[in-house]
Amino acid sequence: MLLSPAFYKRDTVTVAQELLGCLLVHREGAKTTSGWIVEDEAYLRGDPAAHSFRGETKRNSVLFGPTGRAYIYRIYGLHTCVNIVTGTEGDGEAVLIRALEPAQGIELMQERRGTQDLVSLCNGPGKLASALGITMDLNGASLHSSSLQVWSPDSLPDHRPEGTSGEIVQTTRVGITKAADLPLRFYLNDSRFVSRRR
DNA sequence: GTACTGATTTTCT
DNA sequence: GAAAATCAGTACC
Repeated sequence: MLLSPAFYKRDTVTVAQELLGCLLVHREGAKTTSGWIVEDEAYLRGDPAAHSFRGETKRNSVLFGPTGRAYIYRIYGLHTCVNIVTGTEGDGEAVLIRALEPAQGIELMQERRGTQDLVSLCNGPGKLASALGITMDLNGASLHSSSLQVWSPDSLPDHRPEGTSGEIVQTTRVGITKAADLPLRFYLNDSRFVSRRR
């Protein structure tokens, strides 16, 4: 089932940990693509690495709006990254989705990504956005009333994510220079679909 | 396997 | 003008 608005209105680190194992779904008419979240990162208030750190701008305004919405941005001029606004509204906190285990619509994802290899389909923030067809027009979309949704871990009885231990590894975030030592990245240790280990 | 590079938009100095 | 929450391709070990 769909995660409730209340799910996102909690401590961002808790939400980041609990999002692991949930299903990120993009519905486009009859086509659906989705994947289990296996890796994510928390960006907090007062965190120099967060886009919200220097206050509200045109690009990051969604971060300062209601929780449970998608904050989408373009990075390095060409890749798209997907975040979920969490915590207390106005704090500018979010969870960056970094990797998925492909679940539904795998053929379409392979076509979009130009590869057959399941592991490299969604093992990075830009890759998963491309695979699910997530574009900038979804910036600000509510996860409760748009084509982009997150479902609880028991949502697909006929398809389960790999691994059984559910062991979560907590380590440093990827690709940042500020606050690079904070352990705010989380991933499922059982998963082969994580973008990088340690 | 690791190391380096170019692509290219948006923001802020 | 530089830097940025990245990726794919190339070179080399």
